[in-house]
Amino acid sequence: MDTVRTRFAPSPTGYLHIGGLRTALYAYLFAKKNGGKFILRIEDTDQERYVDGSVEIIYRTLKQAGLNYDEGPDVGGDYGPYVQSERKEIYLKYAHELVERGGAYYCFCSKERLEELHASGATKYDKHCLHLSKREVERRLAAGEPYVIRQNIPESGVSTYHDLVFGDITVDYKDLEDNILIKSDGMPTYNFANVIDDHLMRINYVIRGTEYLSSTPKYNLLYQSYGWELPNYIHLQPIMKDATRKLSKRYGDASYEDFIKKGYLSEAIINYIALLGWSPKNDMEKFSLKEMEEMFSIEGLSKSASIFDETKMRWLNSLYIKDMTDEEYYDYAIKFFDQVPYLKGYDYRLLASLLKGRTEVFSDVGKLTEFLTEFDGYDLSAFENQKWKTDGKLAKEMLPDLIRLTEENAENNFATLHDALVEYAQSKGYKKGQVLWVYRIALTGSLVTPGGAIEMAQLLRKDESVRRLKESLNRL
RNA sequence: GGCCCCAUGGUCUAAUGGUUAGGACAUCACCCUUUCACGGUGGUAAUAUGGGUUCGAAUCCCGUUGGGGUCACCA
Repeated sequence: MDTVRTRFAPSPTGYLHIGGLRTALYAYLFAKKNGGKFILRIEDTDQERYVDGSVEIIYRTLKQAGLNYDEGPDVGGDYGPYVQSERKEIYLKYAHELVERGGAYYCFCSKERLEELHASGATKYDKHCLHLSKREVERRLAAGEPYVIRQNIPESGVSTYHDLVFGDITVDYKDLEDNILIKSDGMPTYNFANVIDDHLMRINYVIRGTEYLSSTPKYNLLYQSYGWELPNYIHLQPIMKDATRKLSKRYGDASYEDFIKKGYLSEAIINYIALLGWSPKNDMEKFSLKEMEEMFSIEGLSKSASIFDETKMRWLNSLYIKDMTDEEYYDYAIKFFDQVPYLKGYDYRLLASLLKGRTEVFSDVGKLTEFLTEFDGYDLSAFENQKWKTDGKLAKEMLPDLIRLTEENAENNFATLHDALVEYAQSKGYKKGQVLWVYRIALTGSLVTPGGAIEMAQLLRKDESVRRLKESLNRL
């Protein structure tokens, strides 16, 4: 069997969205699983939609995600160039050959004629120029008339091909149109370029979205006209934003880079999107790219679209964060700490150790530490706790002592403070939890904090702790 | 609208003619805990619908409904 060759062929029209990345992932995994090659090709035949810098985003994202391609514009390969705009002459040559073979024809119809045709109720091009005599075509070509080249689709008959996930797909030729293969600017359309390139680049497994499911017979016709072997097809259902809308950048849905900025780990994103439309034979849900390369199989691909669920990706991300060492967490968290202004001056190491087990997504560090900046005027009902039977009155009673104990014990060693508080509780007949609840609330003003009372005192340090306790007492 | 495709809990999915319809996220309850979280245990929750075929259907066939895709000098 020939070596498996798959490709990812995005057009540089902006950010690489999650759906595109998943297509790339599957193409990569299928190639790796089968010891094959994964190729990157840039489909930039539409200069109108070209967005500056998007090619670099594609390179960067793929590499960052670990989807290293064996051949591509920036890494080379034996079948280049890998950018379609640099292959113009190749397409022209094949297009002219196709005309000779009867698979395509020159068309001189004006935009106006096409519009009239459409307005008259025609659903597709009427093959008008197919019937031009050879002499007439040559004359108009020689006269320099603008033209396009259209594919010549049979007027009747059906075409069936086999898709590896959907099975046999049958389409009637009468439902297909004589699409333009070469535009009047000499550039090919997708309909032509993808076939020429896939063949020339020896792509034998075409992995792409289902938007091509019913137009694939047209491409097969092209392969057949040249006498080329058909590739295997694997079509993928889209990732949805909700039941009726596709996930897309147009609706402001997050791209890979946006998720990275929000504090998702690359591994978690890849892991999660792998699960959207594919499942392994066992019930595993967390796996590395390497593991996926082993487990991937087209049998696990889903025939239905799946809705993107950020909540589940958060969960997966939290798993990856828990797997980090303290050092890795610290290194990664620093830049997110830096984004939260009021965190300046706090002990990042301590913050990191406190936050590590509570971070689902790194941008959470802001929310998790809000009590550091929102202390003033907090709701005093926070002192009320049913389990510990505490309230403002009890707090008022305890606080003078708690302040004193803090002043005496919080100098360097916070373990002494803990012991002192416990001892205090015993001597006064309070429960340990009561003292610590009151202490933590008086200190932070928050029901939820990333650690217990002593840890919060340690984070705030002695002076600030005392200041806060005093203010709480004042307000009570 | 024509054509193509799809249909299991709120979400991602497993089960390819015989299972008490399994797992995960979310959710709820309880346990653990100096808060929250983590972790642990348990619960609620699904075969869109109507007909067939079969001893037996989530699974095969047909209709209906719902959804997606496509019908460009975009990919």
